[in-house]
Amino acid sequence: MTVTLADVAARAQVSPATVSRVLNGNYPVAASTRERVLKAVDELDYVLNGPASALAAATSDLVGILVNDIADPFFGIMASAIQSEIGGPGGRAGGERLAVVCNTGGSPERELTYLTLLQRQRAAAVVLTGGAVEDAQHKAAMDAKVRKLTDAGTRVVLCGRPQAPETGAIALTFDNRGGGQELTEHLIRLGHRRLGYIAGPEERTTTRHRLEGHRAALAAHGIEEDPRWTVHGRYDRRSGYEATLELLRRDPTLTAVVAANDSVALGACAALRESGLRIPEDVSVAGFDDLPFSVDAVPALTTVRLPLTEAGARAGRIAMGREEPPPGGITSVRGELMVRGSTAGPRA
Amino acid sequence: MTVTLADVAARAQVSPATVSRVLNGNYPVAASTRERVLKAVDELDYVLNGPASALAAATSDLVGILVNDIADPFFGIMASAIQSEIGGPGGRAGGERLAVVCNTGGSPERELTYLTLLQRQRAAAVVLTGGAVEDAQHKAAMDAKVRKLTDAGTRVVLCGRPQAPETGAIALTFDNRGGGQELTEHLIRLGHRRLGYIAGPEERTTTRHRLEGHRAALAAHGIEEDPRWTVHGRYDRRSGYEATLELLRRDPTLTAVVAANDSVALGACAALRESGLRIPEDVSVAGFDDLPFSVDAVPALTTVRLPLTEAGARAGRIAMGREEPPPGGITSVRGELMVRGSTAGPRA
DNA sequence: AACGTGACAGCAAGCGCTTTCTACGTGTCC
DNA sequence: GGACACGTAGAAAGCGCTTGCTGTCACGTT
Repeated sequence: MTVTLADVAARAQVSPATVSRVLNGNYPVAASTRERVLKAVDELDYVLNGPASALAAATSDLVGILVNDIADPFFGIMASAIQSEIGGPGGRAGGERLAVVCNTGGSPERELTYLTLLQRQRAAAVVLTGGAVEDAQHKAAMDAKVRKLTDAGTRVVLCGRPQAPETGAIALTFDNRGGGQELTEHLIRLGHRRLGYIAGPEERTTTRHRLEGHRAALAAHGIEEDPRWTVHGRYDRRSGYEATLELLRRDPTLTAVVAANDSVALGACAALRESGLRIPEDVSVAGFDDLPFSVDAVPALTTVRLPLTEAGARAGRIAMGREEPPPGGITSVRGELMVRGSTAGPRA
Repeated sequence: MTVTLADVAARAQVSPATVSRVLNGNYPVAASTRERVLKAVDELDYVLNGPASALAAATSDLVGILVNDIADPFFGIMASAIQSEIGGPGGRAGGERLAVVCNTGGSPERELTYLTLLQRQRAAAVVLTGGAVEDAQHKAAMDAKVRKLTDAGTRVVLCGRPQAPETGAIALTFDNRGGGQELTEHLIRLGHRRLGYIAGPEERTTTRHRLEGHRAALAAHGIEEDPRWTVHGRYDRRSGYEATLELLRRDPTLTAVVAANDSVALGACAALRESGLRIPEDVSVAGFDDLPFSVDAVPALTTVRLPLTEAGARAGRIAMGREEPPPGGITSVRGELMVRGSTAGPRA
């Protein structure tokens, strides 16, 4: 039925061992023999049996990429960059690795299960993207799992996620706190004193860090924050829309709205506009991430650009062992404030 | 070193066969025995060896999803929907399948190589999304590969891709031609007679079908098309920006620009605005796909909504054998015209 | 002329699991 | 009370590949 190594061997008049060595190319094989084998492979249309090969060799060429939401370009861009370095077919790398992206949907259980699945497949490496969930129990479970993976020789790289010390993972984190602070400081310098903040889901590190940066900026300028100015939601446009209406209801005198990310900011803009407010004349709006569509918003969105592509590529290279991990196994990547039309001084 | 089935068996005082049966749950095992085994599994922290299991059972729980560009929400949304139905951890389905998305970057070679990799892993199913490349040679190679996969028992589903007859694949195609026609007809009804068209890459089916729909609408209304009115580019914002400037250079009297998709349309809007033209007063703009950000564009984008989530979910279910394939193995999914602020009658 | 030395090729032992077939009680029925 | 079925567990034969080790030549060396 299906063609096996033995079939190829028979046709090429060599032993299975030789065929295997030709295919893996890590053992001297005479040119003439190699040719004969390759010809047989071609004629028989032979396709290696991955599982069998992985079993015998005790390694696989699978590399897992975990993302929170594959429909969100934030993750898509990182995944794309990681994958381009992982190799995969046609990638920059040599070997043919199967880079697979797994969508956790932000669910802690799924995250864990995917890790187990990857462990089960004896993945060569795993890259975890995006913020982590801040639940002590889940964090412990994750750390243990990561520890197990690294112990088993799987390289684990975190991209945009805080370090899990003692787990053997390499971390490339984003300076969300610094970015958040810089962004809010920009608004304060423009003269804003009453700033609404639309945060992401409560329990995520990314959410907390960005919010902390925002608050640090307020504190640094002696602005006392009104609890009504902060609303939590999801990282999507819809959430930004609803949260903004809520914010407006709570305090119609706000002169600026800072959003957890660009999608949320877009939703905020829509809500403001529908409420008859002009941007930035009546209310300034700021986002985070600088996704491709942000520059096309009207007015263009002031935001913090995160080097997603660069960070992803680097994470990919580290995962493949083609770049030295940062000293200490952790490094923080800074964002860059992009001042655009959606922010201006408050109405007089 | 690593814990194996045999270790668990020893600890639970049963045979390896019994452990396997407990884990797979398709054979009667006494409750007390099962419990003992499960306890041992837990204590030993046993993780099944995927490759070994796949080898012995001659099947795997891998499901591949091929996308052209993972950073593009168009694909992200579909992938997300497919994955939610595939199961994956926490998905609606029961079994734990590893749904993996592979990014071809639109490259024919990569597409083929990924298919081989998936074949090598003995994937349970494969879903191909997005348009196909219209190169006779590549098409033949793809068809042959798909044929081989289906012959080997891998279910292959095409989502948003024209049917490859005789390959055994199930096809869910988008009615790009009809959508394109409807969109352009809307513009014509508004009174436009000089319409620019920014197409996608030449050799893609999606590009061709949308363009054909556009031309059909023009023809149906007796409008003779000027060859200068069509520019080809990529499916991204940058391309839309550049193509629009080119279009304006070629014929500054155009009153409408139809874009290959929403990202392109956004780029077009930016270019028009920078050229001092108002939307829709001076020039109307229309997109395709209705991605989430399109409604937030200013003015909101008139476009054709494609039911990406529904189609993806359906493709996923079919791939899992949980839904009957459409009769004849192919069905066309219609888009819905969304008329919004970016289109209006031409200036008088 | 005998012998070390590479360069290749083959043998065979697994890798860790699944699954068919067989074996062994019990409970049941006539 | 013996035959039979039923429910459950084990033995063992692979699944298709990799790789350590063992040949076997054809040379070059002394």
